[in-house]
Amino acid sequence: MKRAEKRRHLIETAARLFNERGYHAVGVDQIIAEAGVAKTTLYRHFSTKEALTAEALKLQDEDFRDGMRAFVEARASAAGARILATFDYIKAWFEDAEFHGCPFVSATHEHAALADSVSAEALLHKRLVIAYFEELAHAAGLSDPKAAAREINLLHEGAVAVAHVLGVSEAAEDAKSIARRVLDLSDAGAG
Amino acid sequence: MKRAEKRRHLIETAARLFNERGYHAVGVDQIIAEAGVAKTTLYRHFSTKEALTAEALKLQDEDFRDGMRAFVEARASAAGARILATFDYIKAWFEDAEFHGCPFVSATHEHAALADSVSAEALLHKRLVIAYFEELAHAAGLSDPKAAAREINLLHEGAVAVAHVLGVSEAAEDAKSIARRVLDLSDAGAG
DNA sequence: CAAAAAAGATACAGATCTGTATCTATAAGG
DNA sequence: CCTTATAGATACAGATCTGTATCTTTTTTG
Repeated sequence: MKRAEKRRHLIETAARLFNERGYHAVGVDQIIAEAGVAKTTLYRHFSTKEALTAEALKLQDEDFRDGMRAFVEARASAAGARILATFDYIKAWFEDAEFHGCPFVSATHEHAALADSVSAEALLHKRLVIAYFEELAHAAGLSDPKAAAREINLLHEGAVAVAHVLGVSEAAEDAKSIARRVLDLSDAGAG
Repeated sequence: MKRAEKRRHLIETAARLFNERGYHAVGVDQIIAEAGVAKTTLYRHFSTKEALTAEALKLQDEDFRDGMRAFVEARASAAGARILATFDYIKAWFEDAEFHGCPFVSATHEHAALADSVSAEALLHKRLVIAYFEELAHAAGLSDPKAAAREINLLHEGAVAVAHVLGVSEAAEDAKSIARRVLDLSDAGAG
């Protein structure tokens, strides 16, 4: 395994453990044990645990947004339908065994006391996701794309929290149903 | 301070610290220092930190639901209007300096690995809140109170997450706006 | 006032935490 | 092949974690 691969493997392992058990509950000893590397290696790649945590969020941000964009574009061509397809994307996420709620919401809670890179990464992620929704809303010809993007995001956040705490992936369908009724997608070819 | 007061003071102190910094990030030494009691006292009242955590959630569950019910009943008499008033309640919560996201969602994340009393308390809270929404939806004469309760809850959860991560209390107004449009409250006197 | 319960103070055990230091082994690249 | 960078193994420092033990002081209650 080359250096870059080892680095990425560490980030992915850390992200998985953080999601499963929480940021403070997982120690670097557990991360290196799961990843199968020496502690020296982890600290050569990342100066602190916080730096590794921020990288883990950054990777998940990219994976989530790229994954959603690809999923949505493959499933629907009309802009209005693409908005609704984002709810199918999170439903698939909820049904994945790796789903343990939103890593960015959790990170915000566990790192609230610090003005650190972790909370910053979480905030950036949310803004980028909302920007994507605004892009979709604009393409769908909605009259107020900014407001629509905020509403879509709010529905997503609600579905994630419900799916996480109550363990019901149907929350995505509830959110989609609300989106369909509340957003005027009629002149955008959605259904 | 009598025994019962000391116990409650410990629970309230623990709850505040957990919300501010996270469950695993706060140690019992910090709790007793803030509460101004000896460690012996804490462990005479609670067998473990987990037991104290569960009690902290239980207290917050009662405070939240009692507070919401009182707020809503004072603000609106029509059942439909009461549904909308729940969003004013969480908006006031968001604007409180003590707001740090939903303690129950955070607890679910930080205690996911355990089949413990903490996650159980979080799950119970969510079910009780949804039961209250169903009660309101039924009183408002909505055709499907169960579905309406799920939708109200989803909007609440979304608003909480948005307000927490993005720091915008206006999320409550967005959620209320969606609720107004998506729920048919016309024949219930809501506005 | 006297007996009993609770709280305070303090030290401690044993585990775990992040991060560093040291030294050996391996792999990559010119 | 040989130099150099990277990784592994291991021990450690110093702090912190939960929970217990011991003993004194205060408060409550009969």
